[in-house]
Amino acid sequence: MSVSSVSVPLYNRLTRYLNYLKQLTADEPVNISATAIATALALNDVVVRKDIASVSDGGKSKIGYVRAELIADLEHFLGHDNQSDAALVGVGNLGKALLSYDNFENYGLKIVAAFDRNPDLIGQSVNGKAVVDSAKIANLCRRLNIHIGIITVPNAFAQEVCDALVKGGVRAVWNFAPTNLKVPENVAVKNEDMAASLAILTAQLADSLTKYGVNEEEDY
Amino acid sequence: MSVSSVSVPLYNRLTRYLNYLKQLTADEPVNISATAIATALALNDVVVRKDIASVSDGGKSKIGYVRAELIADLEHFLGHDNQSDAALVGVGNLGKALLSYDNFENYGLKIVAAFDRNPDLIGQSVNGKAVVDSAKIANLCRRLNIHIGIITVPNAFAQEVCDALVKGGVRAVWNFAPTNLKVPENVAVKNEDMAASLAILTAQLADSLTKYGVNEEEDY
DNA sequence: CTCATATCGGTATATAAATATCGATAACAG
DNA sequence: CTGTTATCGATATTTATATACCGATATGAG
Repeated sequence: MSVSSVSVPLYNRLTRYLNYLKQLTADEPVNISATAIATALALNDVVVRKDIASVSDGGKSKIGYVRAELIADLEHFLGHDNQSDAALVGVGNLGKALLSYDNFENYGLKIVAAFDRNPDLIGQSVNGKAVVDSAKIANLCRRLNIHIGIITVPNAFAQEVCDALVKGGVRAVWNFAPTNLKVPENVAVKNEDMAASLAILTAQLADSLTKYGVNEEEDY
Repeated sequence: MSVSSVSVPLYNRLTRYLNYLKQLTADEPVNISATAIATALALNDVVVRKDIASVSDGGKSKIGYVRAELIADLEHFLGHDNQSDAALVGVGNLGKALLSYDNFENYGLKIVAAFDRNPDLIGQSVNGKAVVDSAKIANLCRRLNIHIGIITVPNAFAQEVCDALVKGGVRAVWNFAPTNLKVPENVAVKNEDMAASLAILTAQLADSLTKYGVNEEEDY
């Protein structure tokens, strides 16, 4: 791993805290304790307190944290308040799904360019974003000063697409293809490994089935 | 975590080994060493050997592992050879993308049912799979003996969908909604936390930009 | 047939993460 | 104004993970 690796579970938990806090309605108390968050999310309270300590400095005894401040601190730490432009390559089903998911903007990511090499797609637009010929990746990324690339092309083309993005000045790649991308030292890669997730899930399933059995007595 | 948790990084690495091994062409040697895999994937060779030891028992000194056997063992461990049926709920963009991604079948997952509550979608079919009214989730899952559920609905509906799936006998949930699902002890949940991934990526990006600067001198 | 070398597999150490323990503080009740 | 309780934050312990080390084994060269 070239760029400094940050703890994945930590980010997962921080995101969960943020989701939980945001979902609380306005009539809830202004303050919230680490213990409350911990029990709500089925976590250890010390973990929560330690995690929060790394992003915020509020925290008063007996009271807890000010909810609004905590949300702001989490959002800041997670980069949600600092939007960056991104380019997506590969306007297949997954690509379209990501292009259509405007919610990413709440997480600090704005997809401003879409590329594909299929002539039938070039010129069309998905969710208001025009699809441009993949040949122009490097050029356009550089012109638009884009530093984040999202790869949703088939495996076989992932590396060449990645190279084009890097050539265009991209410094962080979100890779949905199950490939091992080779990048220069100053480029970060985050693999979205669906296959691994799936394997974990099915392993847990198998485990659960052997442990608890298949047929639950349910009044159904 | 109710169901026994398995090490996420381990699964990630195993998936990477498998991808790498599969991508090797037929004219490569029959055997491969842990060291070779390690260097190819930029990992420590001991990690690779240890990981492999937990899924396979081949391994001869001086030779390495038999490639075909290793692939088979990895696939077996990752459950790719043991297909399970799954139901997907929420035929939006992401849902459609997953439904259209036939490649999951290579990973041991076959989506056999799709649900949505939108009347315009019900009755239509996506990639050969008919969309059924969400009201029938529990019933149909039980009839088809489905044990895996995939949730791609908006946040607000995730919990009720999850409850319906569990009522239908689902024992493993792949959750794409950024919510904290409450499930019985015998049900496994794998959250696909895109927001967390994004946060990690942008953090790495920020890190890289401060460390290496924005403007690389490139002959472009 | 013997020696050098590549590689495996087990044991040992180092690092990082999760969990437990404890004192300090601040609100509230009496 | 004093005692009780909830909560934070710091330190310590346990656990898990990653890395390093070393002997055993099998191949191929001389």
